Amino acid sequence: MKKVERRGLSGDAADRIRDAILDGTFLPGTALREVELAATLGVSRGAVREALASLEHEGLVQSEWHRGTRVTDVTPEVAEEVYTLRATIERLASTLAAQRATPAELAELDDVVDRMAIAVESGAEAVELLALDIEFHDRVYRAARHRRLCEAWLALRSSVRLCQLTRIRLGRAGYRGLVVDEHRELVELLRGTAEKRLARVAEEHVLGAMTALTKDLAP
Amino acid sequence: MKKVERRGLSGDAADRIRDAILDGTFLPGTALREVELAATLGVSRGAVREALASLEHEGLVQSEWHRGTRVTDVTPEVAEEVYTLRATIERLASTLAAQRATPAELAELDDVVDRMAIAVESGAEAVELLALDIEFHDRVYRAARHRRLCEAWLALRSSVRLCQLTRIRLGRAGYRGLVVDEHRELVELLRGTAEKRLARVAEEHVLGAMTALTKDLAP
DNA sequence: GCTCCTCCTAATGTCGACATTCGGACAAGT
DNA sequence: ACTTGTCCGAATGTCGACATTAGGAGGAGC
Repeated sequence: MKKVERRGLSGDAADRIRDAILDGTFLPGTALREVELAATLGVSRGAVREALASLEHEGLVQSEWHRGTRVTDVTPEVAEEVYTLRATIERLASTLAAQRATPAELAELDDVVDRMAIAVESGAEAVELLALDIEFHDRVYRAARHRRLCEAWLALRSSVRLCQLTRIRLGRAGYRGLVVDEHRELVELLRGTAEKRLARVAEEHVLGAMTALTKDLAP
Repeated sequence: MKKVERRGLSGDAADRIRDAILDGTFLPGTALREVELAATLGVSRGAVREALASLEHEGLVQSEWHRGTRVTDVTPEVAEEVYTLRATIERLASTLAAQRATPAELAELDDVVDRMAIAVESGAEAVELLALDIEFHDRVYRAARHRRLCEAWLALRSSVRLCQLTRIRLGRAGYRGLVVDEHRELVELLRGTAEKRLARVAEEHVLGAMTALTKDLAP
């Protein structure tokens, strides 16, 4: 069984605010006032403060001394930073996962890819595909058994999601065709022993997404 | 001129506590009670809370729900995690720095290495060498011009320092001889255009330090 | 002797009030 | 016209009091 996670109000608050940002309820540049959020969420300012600190750590918002916190804007620079950093850590994650993943974990990865395939065929929303994409990589990181690496991923994950959502909103959702095959290949490589190839593919898998997005973001 | 940094009490508090941990004032496993620290530092519990959250983010302490926060123990596992992750991001940092560093920044790196050489010759304390080592890498990351990468380094830096300090305390300070040459080589590679070699050397520079430490930590 | 239950204590989690800081508006001086 | 100084509103930074929780000591039941 999985451990029950005990969190405080600030954790819940962070989730709500994060969702609102990813929803598009809070557009980039929006000022997130502590008192306002505290009133809306029905918690104290302290909890909101902690939540905002978490989100800043995730790169979703930025705060300045005595000037409040605003939702981060997705510029080409941000996208490049997020994806280059992600590509780098994904390289380590996949290498470790290949060494340490149990057969059960690999099977679960297969399962996620299958669900992706079904989603693509049945013409599901892009957002659903995105969730599966994230889940896939979550599992890879978990299989790597590297606490700090997982934390690094958690710190990046929301930004990755925001970048991908931005891309979807821009209409260029053209990754439907590739997504299944790319992930399928990753699982196969994780299963095998071709370490070098895996590291390269894992890195390129991420960098490919980056170039697609930065191209879209550039005017 | 450099921007004046405006921070609150929690920033100062975090610095004090961090120093105390790196000093050895708070040994691994020590419980850090909020009220106690608040009284000692002369600030409110809120500020201490924020400070501890920062330190947790840096990996120096760990906290559990309603059970307080304790200083992280430096186990071989922790050392391995810290150094593998560091090696990975250092790879990206050095590649970027090679592309983006200005001549002035490269000259400053030379300067740091020179100071290292002087410190080694004059038989300075290991702790001083360590500070220069950290400063060197700080500058490399800054030269990479990648905000998120810098943040990832800041999150790791204290842990790196803690690991190195642990090593010094164990008596195996044998890196005096290598430290200058290794960094000298890194600067030369940053200056040149041999990207692949640079990435490899930068990674090995870190992984070498890791194997040395994990060997020491293992009983 | 073992388990389970109940209390108790010491710590963290949460809250709203007060202090500080920022940026802009407005007026005075050069 | 431009700069400089002052004030003001609104937000964050800081604080100590109160609520909640975890874990242990102690006793009752079996």
